[in-house]
Amino acid sequence: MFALKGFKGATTQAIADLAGLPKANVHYYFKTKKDLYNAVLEDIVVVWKDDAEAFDTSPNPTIALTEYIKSKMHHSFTRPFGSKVWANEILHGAPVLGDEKLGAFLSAWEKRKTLQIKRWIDEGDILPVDPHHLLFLIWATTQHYADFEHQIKVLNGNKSLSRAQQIRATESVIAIILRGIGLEPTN
Amino acid sequence: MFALKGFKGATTQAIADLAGLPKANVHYYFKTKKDLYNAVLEDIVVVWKDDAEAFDTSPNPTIALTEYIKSKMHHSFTRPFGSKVWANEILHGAPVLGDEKLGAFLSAWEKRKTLQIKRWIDEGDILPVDPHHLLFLIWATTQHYADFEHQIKVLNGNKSLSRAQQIRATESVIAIILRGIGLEPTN
DNA sequence: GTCTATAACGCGATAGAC
DNA sequence: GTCTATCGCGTTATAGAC
Repeated sequence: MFALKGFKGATTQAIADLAGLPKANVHYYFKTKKDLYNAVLEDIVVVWKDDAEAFDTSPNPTIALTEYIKSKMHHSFTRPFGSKVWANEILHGAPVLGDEKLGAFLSAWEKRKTLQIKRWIDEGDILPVDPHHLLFLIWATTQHYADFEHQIKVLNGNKSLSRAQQIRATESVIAIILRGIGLEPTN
Repeated sequence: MFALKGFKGATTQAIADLAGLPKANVHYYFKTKKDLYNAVLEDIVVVWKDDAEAFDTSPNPTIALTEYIKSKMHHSFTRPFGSKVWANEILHGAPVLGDEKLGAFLSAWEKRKTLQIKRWIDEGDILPVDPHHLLFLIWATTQHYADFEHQIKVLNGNKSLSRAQQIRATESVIAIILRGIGLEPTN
């Protein structure tokens, strides 16, 4: 409901209906609407941390980035709601999450990734690009398939992307980004 | 206010305060809150149509894409609110704009661009990428700097990107995307 | 734990004087 | 055109029986 309607737009009544409960029971489990929303945000952050795995475990940048983009795209198609709630929260300046929590989550996590990218650059594995902007481009593009799902659907003749189209999208994104930093996509 | 708070979250009182008017006057100029919101959306669409200019007027894909990305990035930095309102509207399934208006706006406009990209591919100017996904990647990345402005700011030590950083961002994005489709960025 | 009923309040929109 | 005052409704949250 938060993904569909935003924080204010998602009424506790609608949330309760969706859960098949009387409205009062929602307030029994979560004292306030904000508490519930915070719980949803926490949930998303947990899922996203896993996607970063590939970055630290893969032997070379081609595999690392291919796998990272693949899993981000996969989550965009299978769990678009989380991405949407996150996008909505950031769009409005993280009013509920707050800057400290947002900063704590992002900084540590981003630093590890930019360092890995710098290592690849120093070793001559990829072209010298600004690591931050490479990451932003990957996040933006992969999450676009979740956040702008509706726009993509409309452009696709009002049909959600088929499984085959999802694969093609993933391959297209991987190909452009890898070539963009001087790597050749595998197969 | 719509960019900051969403449709429901932006109260007419807050809008009126921002405009320095009593609330009733807002209703004098715009009968309903929805009417005002629609006017805002119309405004954004007009701005965006101009950015597409480069696509039809440039002599080759390198210039066309460089100029297109440049103007999209420029608008993301100078007018982030429009992009945010649009993102918010799409995120929630275009409830106010409606699917017909959204489709009408997007389809005609996207078709022209994909045809141009196909022409470049057919003439061997760029690598054979799926035109739709190339466009999505460009939109997603350039608009990310507007829509996720807050996240970028937090990652930048709570400072908005300086003019120099904006230029570096634009150059980085252009370099990755052009190389991604087999073009060499100029200078 | 689950539910009905309702309190308390903020919202969009309007009435009507100026 | 501009403003104050207010209506009517939908909202979050709670009280209290079961």
